[in-house]
Amino acid sequence: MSTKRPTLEDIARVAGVSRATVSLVVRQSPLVAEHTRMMVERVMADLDYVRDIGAARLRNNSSRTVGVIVPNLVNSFFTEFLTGVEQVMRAQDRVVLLANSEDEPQRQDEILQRFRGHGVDGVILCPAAGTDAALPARMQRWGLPMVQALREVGTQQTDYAGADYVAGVGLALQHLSDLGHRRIAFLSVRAMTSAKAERLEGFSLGLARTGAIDAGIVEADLTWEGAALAADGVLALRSRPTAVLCFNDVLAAGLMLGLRRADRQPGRDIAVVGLDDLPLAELTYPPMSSVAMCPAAIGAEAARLLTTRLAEPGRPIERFLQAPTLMVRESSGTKIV
Amino acid sequence: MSTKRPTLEDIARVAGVSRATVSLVVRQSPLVAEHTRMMVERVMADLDYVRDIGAARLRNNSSRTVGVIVPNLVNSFFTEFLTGVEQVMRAQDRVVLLANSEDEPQRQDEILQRFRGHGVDGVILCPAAGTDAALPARMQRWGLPMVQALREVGTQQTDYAGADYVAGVGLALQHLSDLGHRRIAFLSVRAMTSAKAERLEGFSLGLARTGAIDAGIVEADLTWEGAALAADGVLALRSRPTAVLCFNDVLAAGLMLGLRRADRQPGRDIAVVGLDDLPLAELTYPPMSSVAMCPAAIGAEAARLLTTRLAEPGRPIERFLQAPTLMVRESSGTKIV
DNA sequence: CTCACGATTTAGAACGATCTAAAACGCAGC
DNA sequence: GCTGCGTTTTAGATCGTTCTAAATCGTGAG
Repeated sequence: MSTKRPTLEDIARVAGVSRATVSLVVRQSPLVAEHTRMMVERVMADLDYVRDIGAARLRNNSSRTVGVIVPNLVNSFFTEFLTGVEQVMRAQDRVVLLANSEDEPQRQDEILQRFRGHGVDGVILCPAAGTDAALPARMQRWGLPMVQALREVGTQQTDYAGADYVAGVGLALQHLSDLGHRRIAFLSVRAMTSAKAERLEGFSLGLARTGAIDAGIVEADLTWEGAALAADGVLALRSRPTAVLCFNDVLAAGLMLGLRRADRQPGRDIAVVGLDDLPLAELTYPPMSSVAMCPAAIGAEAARLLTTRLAEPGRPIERFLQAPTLMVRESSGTKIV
Repeated sequence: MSTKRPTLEDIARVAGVSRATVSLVVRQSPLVAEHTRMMVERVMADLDYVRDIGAARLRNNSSRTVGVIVPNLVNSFFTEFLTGVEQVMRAQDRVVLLANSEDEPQRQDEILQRFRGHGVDGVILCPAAGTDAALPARMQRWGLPMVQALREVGTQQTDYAGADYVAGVGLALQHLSDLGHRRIAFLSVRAMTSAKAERLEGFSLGLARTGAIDAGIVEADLTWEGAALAADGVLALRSRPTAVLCFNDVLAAGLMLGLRRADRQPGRDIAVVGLDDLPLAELTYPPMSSVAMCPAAIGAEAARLLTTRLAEPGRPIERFLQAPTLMVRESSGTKIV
């Protein structure tokens, strides 16, 4: 049925040159004479030649394929990140193998093996919560270059692209402090990741700097439903927080919903600030104050880090931290007098 | 640096058998004797053997790789769809090549060529707006199996998995009609796709069935900002609609925001109903009535259609339409008396 | 002891590209 | 015409797997 697609051999036969010459044309080598190149290119166009990258990789070990592993495809933070990665990779004529670890280290391991089998040139990994800190070392033994993104395991053994959450949380706390809040709670998540550690670090640093008081840390499931349920926990805090900083926008949105269900108006009765500034932040009620982290830019940078590492394996390890921007809307309310 | 990974040859040497035997073990052939199989498997485990799927594909023409092209990675409808695809593919030991056409047919063509070069077994395509209707025929000439999803070009030439938007719009109109609305507007998008055509068809069918009146069709950009801006257009309609049905939840959310900016309270002054029932529908204010389409289930079904077609190329074309479910929340308001 | 037969195993060619090393070509200088 | 040299082209090996066809093994029948 499907006529097999032409190979270098076919092109060579029709063009009356050798396979090797056609190969040189395909790879845009300067070695071929101008007129042969044009002639061969015409034949390739005529026969609708498509280079078999798998076969090429077998010989020269470059598949122009990179694997990307994210823990989640629902949170638009990760999908925007992915957009950035995909865009840069496409511009570099590379293709993205996507997989979702669902935040399970075991699944992540399976995926890595599969990627290895597919001969990816490198991996961009947002490590699942609970990932073994030895993973980067293991991948190095495999000879599989990796860039970590958004989260990190091991002690800076790989390139890394992420958001500066320490600074981001600082911005948010400064904002709340400026508005007059003294007792600030943190709505966190249960799963431990470097992303959580950074936020907690930012929280205590920020409190120290602004002189505000840690009004308690409440943990929720990483879904808006979980956060809505956690609203009661927040309201029950002995310390009676006047403001809540949330792990991310999804939790913040859920919390606001929970607060309204408990008859508190976010932004009036209690201030809420999110992190990430997802598109959804403008659609909540009231519109959410949040700290923008530009996940797409982080994804693009992660992609760039990986491709430069592939080009230059020996270069020193590099880190990229996206600077945060505070977006003030209504959920943080107005100045307390 | 990176010790090259072991090949069949290496395993064979250590295990004291031939390359061919090891290959049979890898492929779980019943031809090998139990004790050799166990012995070889131990050696493979010891040496950390990973099968090179690219090399395998070169010989047997099955890469266990499928390409997925979506027009967008921001709208969570597509990312949930993607989740469904990825899950089923992973369960079948396949890997997903992801690309984003950004709804541009030209980019989509480039991506298809790239996928072809990578030797994908098949493609799940959500065709970009403006895709040539001849694309399915062209891909058939290439011998590249494809399943269309969520949108469709050509006249039912390929398997298809999508949502039953005709019925979905019908449910929404019935709901609005039950609430007493007679003048209903439709907030649509500019880009023409089969998805839009279906909704429009459902709109006129539904109006006919319920006896409600087409209060006008307003077109917006497919972003919540676009929809917010379109709120004025909706309010300016001569027909003074009492309800607006929206192309999807993103538009509905944006519209509600725009309406509130114009001092109309969705669900009280004017009813709003979305389509898709994204997670965001519960987070808007007021919570949005919408028609659930289960994109993840559609993605899973698309994946299944593709893998069964790969297994059985000759089978008749199949279509899957996900049945919609109405989710009543507050944006559609209560009965008009 | 030989033969036939099913169960295992294997040698060697293939897949479609790239690489290496060498061949062929063109041309100027003697 | 021959030599030398730079430019193009090429033959043939190679990457890691699977396929084909044939070889080998073990065993029970004759």
